[in-house]
Amino acid sequence: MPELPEVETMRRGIAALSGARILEARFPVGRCRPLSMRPAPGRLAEALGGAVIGPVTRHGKRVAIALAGGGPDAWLVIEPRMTGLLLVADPPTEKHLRMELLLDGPVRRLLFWDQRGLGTIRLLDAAGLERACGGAALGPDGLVVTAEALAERLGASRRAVKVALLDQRAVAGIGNIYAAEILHRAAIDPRVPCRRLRSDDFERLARAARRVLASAVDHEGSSIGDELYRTADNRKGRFQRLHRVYGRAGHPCRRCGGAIARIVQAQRSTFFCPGCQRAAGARGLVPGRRRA
DNA sequence: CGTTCAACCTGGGCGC
DNA sequence: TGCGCCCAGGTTGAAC
Repeated sequence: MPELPEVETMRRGIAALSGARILEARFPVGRCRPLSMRPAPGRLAEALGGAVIGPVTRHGKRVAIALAGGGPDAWLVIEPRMTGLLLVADPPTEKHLRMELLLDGPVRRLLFWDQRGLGTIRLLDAAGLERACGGAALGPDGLVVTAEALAERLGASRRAVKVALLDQRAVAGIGNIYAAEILHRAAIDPRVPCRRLRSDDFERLARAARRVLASAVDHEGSSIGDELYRTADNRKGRFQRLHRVYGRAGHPCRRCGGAIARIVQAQRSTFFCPGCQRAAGARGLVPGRRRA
């Protein structure tokens, strides 16, 4: 579910909790897969109880909640993955509530709810935070990525540009929805190998990434159909209304009127407009063409 | 180096 | 009503 815009919206929705003390941390029994929580829930609850919430930051698709109060520096790092939500409002169901933090501030509790349970909760020290969210793990944030950074990190790659944009080490925060929307705005064929892109393609790509992601943040992310994503105070995002290609296979392109296509790349759906997104793609993608 | 597959999970929608 | 299958916003590791 959440990509950069949704995770940033969650971050903003809980940023005001800074300064609140955690009175108690609860991890409902039986809903904690061993791999998704580190350390184990018991130790997690022990470490969180009594801590004071500090600044809340975002690193790609991860939220880091700084913890103060006595002990050494620590961060609670939450990765929502497909269906995770950080909520101050009531959860959709009690069933998939994974973590409940009771607070002493005006907001009484912070929840992590996750239907599919793929999300992760980790308590990290400074070294762990660097390992999980530092420059070796994550590329530049999608909101501020530059053409130079993209060209440097992807320029030599043979991978299709859509697949490469999902690589968090290249650029952080882009997922399946926004990769499609960004490439449409940049008018680049998702199948083009990165190495075939020229500097003006990288310029359009970086500008499209910044603009699409910033606009999606302004609209509080995308809540598609009856999907689960909500803001921390349980409102739907509004960016889905502005999608140009994602989820629109067979529908007319809002720019050229041609039919939006759906293909599969790296086992995931890619939506694009074959009419608008071929300027760069035409080079080297002629059917039947072999290397000389 | 790059791709493919499976795995981790739940749940909605579809055809039969 | 039920069953089997496919799909879904993500990430990781193994195999080729």
